[in-house]
Amino acid sequence: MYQNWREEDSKAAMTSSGGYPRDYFGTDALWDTGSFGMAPTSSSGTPYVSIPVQYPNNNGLLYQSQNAPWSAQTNDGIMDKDNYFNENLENVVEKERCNEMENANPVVYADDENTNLLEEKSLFPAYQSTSGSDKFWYSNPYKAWKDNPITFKPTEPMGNNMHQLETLIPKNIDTEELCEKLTREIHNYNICCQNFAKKVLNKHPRVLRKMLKNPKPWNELRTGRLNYIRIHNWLNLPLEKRLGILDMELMEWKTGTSETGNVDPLNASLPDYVKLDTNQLTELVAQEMNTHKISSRKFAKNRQPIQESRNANDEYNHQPLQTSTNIGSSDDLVIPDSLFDSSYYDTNDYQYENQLLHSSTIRMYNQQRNSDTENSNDQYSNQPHSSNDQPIDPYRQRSFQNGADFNVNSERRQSSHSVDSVFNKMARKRQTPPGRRSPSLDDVTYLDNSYRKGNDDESSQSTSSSSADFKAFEYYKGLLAAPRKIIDDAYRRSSGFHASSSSSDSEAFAYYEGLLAAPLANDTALDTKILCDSILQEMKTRYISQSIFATRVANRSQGTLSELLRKPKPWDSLKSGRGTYVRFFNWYQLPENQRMEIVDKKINWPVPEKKEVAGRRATEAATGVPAKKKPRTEFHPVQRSALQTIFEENPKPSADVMAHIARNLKLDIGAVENFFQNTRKRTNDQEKCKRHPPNDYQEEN
DNA sequence: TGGCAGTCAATATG
DNA sequence: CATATTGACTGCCA
Repeated sequence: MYQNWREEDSKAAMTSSGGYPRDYFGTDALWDTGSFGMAPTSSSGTPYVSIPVQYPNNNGLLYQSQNAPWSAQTNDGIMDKDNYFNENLENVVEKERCNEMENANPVVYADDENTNLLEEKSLFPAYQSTSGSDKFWYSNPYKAWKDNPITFKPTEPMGNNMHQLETLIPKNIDTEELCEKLTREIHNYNICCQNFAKKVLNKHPRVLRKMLKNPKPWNELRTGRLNYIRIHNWLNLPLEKRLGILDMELMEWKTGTSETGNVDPLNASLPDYVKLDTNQLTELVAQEMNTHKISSRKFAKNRQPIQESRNANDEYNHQPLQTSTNIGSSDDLVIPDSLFDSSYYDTNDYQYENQLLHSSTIRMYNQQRNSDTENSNDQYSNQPHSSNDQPIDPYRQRSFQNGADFNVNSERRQSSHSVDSVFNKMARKRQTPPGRRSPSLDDVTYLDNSYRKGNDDESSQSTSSSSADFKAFEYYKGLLAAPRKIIDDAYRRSSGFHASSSSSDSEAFAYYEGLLAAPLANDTALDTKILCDSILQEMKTRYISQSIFATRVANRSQGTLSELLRKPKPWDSLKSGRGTYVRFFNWYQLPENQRMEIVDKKINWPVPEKKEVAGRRATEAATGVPAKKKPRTEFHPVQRSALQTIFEENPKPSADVMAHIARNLKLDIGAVENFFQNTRKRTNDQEKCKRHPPNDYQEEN
């Protein structure tokens, strides 16, 4: 019934503000291609789906905002674009643009002539549109890289990237051209075919070879399209993402004969213009060894020059990430900045940068996150934690209470936890029990499995970079556990952040609150579906109850959390509710120890300031009488089904009609109003949930 | 004033 | 006991 209503009325609803739903597909919805899945229906009416680019270190959860968000997908196929825009003048331009996109050549390759557009290089979103200033797509990342090399460590398990490679489905691929391009790529940059096949396609190299040799025409392909899609998407990724997927470093990538593929961070020598305060260092080390009961013998055995880790400016952003503390803004958090004589520090020195093998991607990520914390508030208007007396807007850089400047605190820690987080994430992934390889959206699990499988396979072959990786990981992991403490302690010392008072819990609380409430960079979008799935998974494996997660992390009630997690709305259909998902994300990407500490039942965190019903509280204050909530109406089954039936006929009855209904059903008018309001909303929400991108084509051979 | 987003939180369900 | 559902509310917006 409702379906019927929907079809009949949708047209009117689109254009009249009185119709319901006024915004049936969401104001920001774009029609989808009719060919989102594996089997495009026709070439008409299907604008090209843009390619999302994820920021580094995003765990597959972040997308660049783009012109045609996947969330615009409808499940059942083609949205009627003309109807959608129907005389709607505001949208004429948009329509124009989309038409243009439809006609766009889906594959646009790098173009040498346009390398001058490359300033922003891989930071630039790789969305594709034929109109507008679309720099990335007309740029040549290799050229850019040659001009301006950076060195990366692989920072992400490939699993994340696998997902990324499948997220966007081009409508059509010239497979021949694609293969040609890839062949060139492989040849020019000495990419190991085996590696590529494994990491990008998760296939045997033979499959890749076959493909490259005899590309099948796109329209003759069915399941085999996935391989081409992955290649296509990989080719269109920013350089560092590609490298991350291949687990390559730029140096390897460049020549295949470069000095060192992987540089051991412990063995990496300091640039000679960096000076260590050896006294302080020794002291810290001693302290650290003491704290962690590290025997001198053990320490000595691994004795190596310690890799410094100043968070250098990189070419993506010539702004230092941290400026306000002298604790060190390191990603790697090994040594506080205070140990360095900063006058020796030359931020523009490439040599120096090349020492920084750690997670340049992470730096970028943090820069993005930090760079716009001031003006990203509008994105999340309705935030918790703003009580009347002590306003704390988590989305604004503002000091927390209790003397310490938590701005600095949370900001710098935020950067410092990132590396840890990556490693911890790797750990988690590897520890995650195998199992349900559902073809659904449980990407994390799925990817995890494929990753692990990859390792197993490769370990029998001597070329394995992954197993080396794993060792490295274990190695780093141990390394990273300690340094955080150094930093934290150093921070406490230098900032007057003493845990001496009895309020250490609330300080820690404020600290975590700062982390959880940290805003996302502008234009960053979350894949709420994957996020929520991941979190659900995490909660399950860790036995985290919803209620504790709700209060500690989400700062919402259990019921709300349950619904948010299980029925996430697509990012771009969210309004003020984004903040909650940001909190989820912030929690999810914290290092394991912090993540778990937050939800530790044994710790008695201070009860967070309940944002809730501020208005009611205000009313209470004004009248002195506690505002009472109307007790829940228990609808009789008869009443409920009557309401349901009426709703299906007419989801939005006028006040008169509702009064009439109320009288007939012997119900409170308010209850009837609520019923319609709630049902409308929930019906709508359901529709929105369905717009999550289908992701069920990963099974194929 | 009416509608919707985001929630709370009582209560049903598992 | 944990999670899911859903009536009631507040804040915003037009």
